[in-house]
Amino acid sequence: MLHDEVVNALRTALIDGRIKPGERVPEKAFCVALGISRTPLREALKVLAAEGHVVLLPNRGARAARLTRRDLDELFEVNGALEALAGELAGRRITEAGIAAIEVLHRDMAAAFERRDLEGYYRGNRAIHEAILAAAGNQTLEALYESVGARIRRARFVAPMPPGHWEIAMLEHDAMLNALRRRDGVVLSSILKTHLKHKRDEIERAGFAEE
Amino acid sequence: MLHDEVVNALRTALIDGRIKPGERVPEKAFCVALGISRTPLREALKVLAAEGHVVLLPNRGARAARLTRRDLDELFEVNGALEALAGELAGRRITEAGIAAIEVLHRDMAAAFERRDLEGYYRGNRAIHEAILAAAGNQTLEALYESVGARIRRARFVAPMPPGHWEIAMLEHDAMLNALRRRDGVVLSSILKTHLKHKRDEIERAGFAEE
DNA sequence: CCCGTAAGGTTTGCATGCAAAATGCCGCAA
DNA sequence: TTGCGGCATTTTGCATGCAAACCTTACGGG
Repeated sequence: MLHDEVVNALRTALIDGRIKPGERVPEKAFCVALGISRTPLREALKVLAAEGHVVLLPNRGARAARLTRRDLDELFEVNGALEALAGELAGRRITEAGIAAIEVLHRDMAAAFERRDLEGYYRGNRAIHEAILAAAGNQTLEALYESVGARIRRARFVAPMPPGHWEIAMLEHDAMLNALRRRDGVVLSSILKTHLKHKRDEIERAGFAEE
Repeated sequence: MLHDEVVNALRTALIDGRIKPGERVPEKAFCVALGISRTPLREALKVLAAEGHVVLLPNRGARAARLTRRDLDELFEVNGALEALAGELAGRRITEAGIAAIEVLHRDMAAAFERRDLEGYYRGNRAIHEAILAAAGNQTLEALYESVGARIRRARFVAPMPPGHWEIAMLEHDAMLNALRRRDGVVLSSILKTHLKHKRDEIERAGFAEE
């Protein structure tokens, strides 16, 4: 399946910044880079445009989408609503096995926290959030969350976490796990909202790479 | 802009049921029907696949996506979360002009209700919901809502509204308008949730065209 | 010197062509 | 009659070709 691979390759390149916001995506150059012809590349660009990762200017090709502060605000608002819904649903639907799996992820993340491994912490953090989304038992929601998350991840942040915030985030995660154990979707939902709000404040303080 | 028009033409055909769920979408036939070549059609199909309106089977072409009851449940859950967020945001952000505009739509819809014009009522209903979404001042949210709504609209329902339900829906709309006037996003949000839940129950009772 | 403009090259948008995969059809045998 | 295998046709996936739109650059007029 050549076509899917092209979409994934480009999307990954866009998300982790190998193609920078605002940068042009000339067809020919990427064709030779990927060793394909223009047809599948163009199809991939159309899909990525529908996903919001690139913008297509008629007769002027594709550019990696610029992420304004406003876009980021909007994405965080939507992300919050999706995560809140996921929390609520997960509270109702998560299985014992699901809770156990998240407990494992939680311990891994806590271990990363203990050894001040920020990279590992972020990975674990994301894994837990995705596990909660999966536990919500709604694939449409999961796909949308993934899509919104991917757009957010395109924003690169410049400042490190201020002291104390990491600890707070960990405490919030402890609270999440407790709520999950009690299957309390309402509380889980509100913790997730708070958690995201803090992340949002973080970015507000840090400023992000664009602008 | 040929490409966009093809996407829109196909999407419309899918949403209002001219292309039925599960039906194949052979490239050649649609090329001659639309008077274009296969390239732009294929690009359009990829986009529609990304939007969830068609599914692409490798080497076996495109089919109009089937909407299972489960898909519908999932879409309603997501729709509810998006609408609830919109209600909350609209309460904070709507302008006087925005409220006035919705009051006009509301009166139109009420008039359709009075003359038992179900078609007109549905149109007005949808216009109000979209106006609330617009008033939320979040274009990302608006686009997602539109996308989810489009997928829901592909489900065709078979039974008419039971007596009394229409009246209840109207009362809920009155309550929405009141909440908006008071800029009470929390209440608006919860009314929207209830309203959608009733719509959902409706469909549960009616059964939908698939299956 | 600066601005407008026109020619050249480049890039995009769509059409077409070709090979591989899939579908359907027919005959054959159990 | 029913099930199976092989061939022809259709359909899909990608590459390529061609015309139109765009960008660059260089030239001439003001």
